[in-house]
Amino acid sequence: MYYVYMPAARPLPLSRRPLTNQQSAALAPVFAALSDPVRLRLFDLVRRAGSTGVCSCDLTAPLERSQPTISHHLKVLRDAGLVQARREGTWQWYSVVEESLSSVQAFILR
Amino acid sequence: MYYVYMPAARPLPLSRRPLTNQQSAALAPVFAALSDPVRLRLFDLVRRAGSTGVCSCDLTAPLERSQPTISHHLKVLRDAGLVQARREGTWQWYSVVEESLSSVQAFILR
DNA sequence: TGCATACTTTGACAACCGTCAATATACAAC
DNA sequence: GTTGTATATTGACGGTTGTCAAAGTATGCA
Repeated sequence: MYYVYMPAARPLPLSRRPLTNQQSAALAPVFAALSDPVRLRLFDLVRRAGSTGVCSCDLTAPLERSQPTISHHLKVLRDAGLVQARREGTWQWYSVVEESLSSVQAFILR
Repeated sequence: MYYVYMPAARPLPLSRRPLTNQQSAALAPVFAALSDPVRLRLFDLVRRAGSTGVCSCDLTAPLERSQPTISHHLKVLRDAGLVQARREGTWQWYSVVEESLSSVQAFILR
C-alpha cells in the first residue's frame, strides 16, 4: 500500500470555465452595438475627439445619414455604455466611456 | 530671409485617421457574429477545445438549442472567419481560427 | 411671447435574425 | 443496395433592426 500525492480538487480559475449564460447575455449587447458599420465609424469619431468630446451636430455630415438616424445610433451606443453625453446649451457633447471596451478585451484575452 | 526647417507633409499614421467605410464594413460582420449570447458561448466552447477542436454534436446539449440552430450559428461564425471545420467521417471538428480576433483587438487598441 | 437651433421620439417600411420542425445530404457499416 | 448517425438546408414564424420623414421637446435669444 502506497500513499500517493494527490492535489486537492479545486475549481479552475474563473476565466478557464465556460462562459456563463449571464456573462454572454451581458457581453452580447456590447458586440451588438458595434455590429453596424455606421456605428463603428460613429464610435471611432467620438473616441477620436478625446475627453473634449464632439458635438452631435458634427457627426451627421461625415456619416452621410440623416440626423434622426445618427441620434438613433448614438442612443444605441449610449445604452451599451460605450459613449456618454453632456449637455451644453442646445448642444450635446459626446465622449467615449473609458474602460467601456474592457469587457470585450477580457473576452478576447480570455 | 530665413530658411526654416519644415517637415514634409505626410499622412498621419493609418490608425490615427478616421475609420474608413471599407474598414468598418469589414469589421462589422465580426462584431455581428459575436453579438448573440448563444454564439458567444458557442465560440467560447470551441476555443476552449483548443487545436484538437470539438465535435459539433457535443455543442448542442450545453447550449440548449436544437441541432439546426447550432448548425446555423456555427455557419455564422464560420462565415465571419472565427472558426473552421474539419471533416472526419460523419463528424465535423470545429476549432477557432487563430488570430481571427486580431481585427477586433486592433480596433480596441486603435 | 415668439422664433431659431439642436436634438429626440414616433411611425412606417423593408430587410434581417433566432428559432424550430421537416427535409435533405453526407458518410460508414452492413 | 439499406440502415443508421451526423450535419446541413429549407421554410416558416414572430421579433428586431436601419432608415427616413414628420412631429415633438428642449434650450437660448430677442
